[in-house]
Amino acid sequence: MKSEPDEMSIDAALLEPDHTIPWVGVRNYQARNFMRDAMKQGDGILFYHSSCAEPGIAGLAEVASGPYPDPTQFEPDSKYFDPKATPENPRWMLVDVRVFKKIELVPLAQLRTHQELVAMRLLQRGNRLSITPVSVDEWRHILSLVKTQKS
DNA sequence: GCCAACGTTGGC
DNA sequence: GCCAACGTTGGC
Repeated sequence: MKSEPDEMSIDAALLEPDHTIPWVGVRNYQARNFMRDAMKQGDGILFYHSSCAEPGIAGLAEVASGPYPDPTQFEPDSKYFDPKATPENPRWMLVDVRVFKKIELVPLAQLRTHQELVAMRLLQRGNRLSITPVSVDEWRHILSLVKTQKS
């Protein structure tokens, strides 16, 4: 899951109660559908910093709730306000994300050097989706990179 | 700031 | 339903 650190960084998330944040602001149907339909409580998440000096994976997290309506869609003063959404007919759903580990940044440039990750959706040419699936093999490979870095 | 790539909008 | 125009994302 991508987050712009100016909006919500791994450090900011760790300051929240229970290290948990509602993943507000997604306004793309594919990304919404992943949260609404595919992600289950307890699923692992790679917390990715995007649109910043050094993009990359900054932490490990997990899905900490089932899907529920993004409250910001109903808030007229929010930049995420959606006039077509109503509490009776919400358009945008989200999940809570609980960060359980900050890691030494695994930079995007490094991810791109790994043959094991060439098929990773995040790394595909032209990918702009802020939420993309990670295969079990990709997950394991990335976790092994984290360990290597820490030693 | 540039720009490739993709998503959304809206006229027809 | 098509598709041109426009807006957004996000690495560089």
